[in-house]
Amino acid sequence: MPQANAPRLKAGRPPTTSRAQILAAARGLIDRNGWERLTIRKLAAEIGVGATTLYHHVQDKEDLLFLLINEYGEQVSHSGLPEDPQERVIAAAATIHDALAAWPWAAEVLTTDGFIARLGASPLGLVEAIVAGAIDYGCTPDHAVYVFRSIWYYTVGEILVRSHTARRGGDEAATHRGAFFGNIDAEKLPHLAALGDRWAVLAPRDTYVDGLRAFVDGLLGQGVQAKP
Amino acid sequence: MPQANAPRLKAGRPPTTSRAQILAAARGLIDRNGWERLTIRKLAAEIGVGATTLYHHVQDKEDLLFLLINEYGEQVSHSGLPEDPQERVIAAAATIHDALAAWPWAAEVLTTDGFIARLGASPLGLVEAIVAGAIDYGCTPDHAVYVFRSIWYYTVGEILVRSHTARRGGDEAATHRGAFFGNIDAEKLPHLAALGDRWAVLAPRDTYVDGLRAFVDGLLGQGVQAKP
DNA sequence: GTTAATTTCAGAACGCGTTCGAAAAGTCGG
DNA sequence: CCGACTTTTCGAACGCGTTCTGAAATTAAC
Repeated sequence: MPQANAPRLKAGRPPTTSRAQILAAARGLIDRNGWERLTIRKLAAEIGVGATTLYHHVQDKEDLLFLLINEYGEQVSHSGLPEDPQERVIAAAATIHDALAAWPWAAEVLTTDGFIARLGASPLGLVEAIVAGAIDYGCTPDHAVYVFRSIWYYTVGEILVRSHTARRGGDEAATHRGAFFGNIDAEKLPHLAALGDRWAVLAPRDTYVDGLRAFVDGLLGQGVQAKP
Repeated sequence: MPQANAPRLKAGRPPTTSRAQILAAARGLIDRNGWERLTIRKLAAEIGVGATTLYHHVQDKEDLLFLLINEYGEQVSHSGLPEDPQERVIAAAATIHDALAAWPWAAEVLTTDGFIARLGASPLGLVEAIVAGAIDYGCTPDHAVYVFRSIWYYTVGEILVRSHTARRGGDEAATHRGAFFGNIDAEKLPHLAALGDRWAVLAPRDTYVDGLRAFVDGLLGQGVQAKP
């Protein structure tokens, strides 16, 4: 697992495969078949190499996906955010929302293994903007972390639900309800039963932003440092 | 895949295995080894039966875990909630939080496949309470769904982070930061760099509840129906 | 009593991610 | 030129979830 730009110090068998080549081939396969269907063996076959070879250039399958998303995360712009701390937090979060919505499987990979463990591949400039906004607002560092985490859950959760719903076919609204709740006892759970297929209805982006604004508004003030 | 209490209409080879027996054995193995180490083959061996036999009593491995959690979800109490709609929503959400915190892997299974797809195994009485509270408050049905979803992300996200952090050893705080962000460029991301190991700090339950209160406060009012 | 239908059981096999150990293909010090 | 050393490659194998196919065991029908 050599560093990307490590200087060639010692010699060895010359590589026929490079990490960049692997990533490019993976991108191609994902674009064609979807990322669920990407397998290490097929990827190796695509390059024309043994499957185990890949493990010298990439740690894991997860690592492979991580690297792919990382490139995407670095491309997301984080310029032109408002000066006002609270507005900056909201705008940065909404930008993350839109970026993840544009590439839904990024959110799925980002949330594997504990929801924020893979955060390093997210658009870090925007994460920085949220934390910075919270601290400029007057939050303690610990609370700034908490503010970000809460926003992250709220944002990524919505994206995951959308991509999950999008992956299902169009007319399966009834299936949705069944998949969510199974057979609801209308006696015991009248409101859930009355909701019917509305459960599958996705909220528009504006609803997300409005909720975000209300959320941030309450959340920021909660952790402001006592001033002397 | 026969119904649990289906009347015996047609005959056939008498079963040596029952779904209840499978679930009980799975519970035992999970209690002993943790749910990550539960495999279909080991479970079948524990019962003393071929691996493929299990697939006649259970749809999937996911289905198996779903059934296990379902039993747990049904046991969680949802009585004694406050009358006031907003307070009811908050109390119900906090109860879900505590129930999931007490059995962290339940949250992990509940969030597989799109975050709310497995919602049917959650404590449905509490889900009902949240939706009912939102509607009593005056929200439209669609917004009540959105309110619940947002609370769900916020709550389960926190639980997932906790269980993920708990699974890691004690003194690996430094590892945490590395795992989260890799090598941070302190020039470009000064606030993230300054946070250092604080990222791994878990918020106390009170912080969650305070944030929840602020969240619900803003979220409920946003979707109130226009009154004639 | 025999046959048909039906249900459960299990061995073999598939593709998957991943690991192990050995072989291949170079550079380097002598 | 020649062995040490290093790095890359790859076939074989493991355990996994799952499917296929056929055998076993029972009741229902005649």
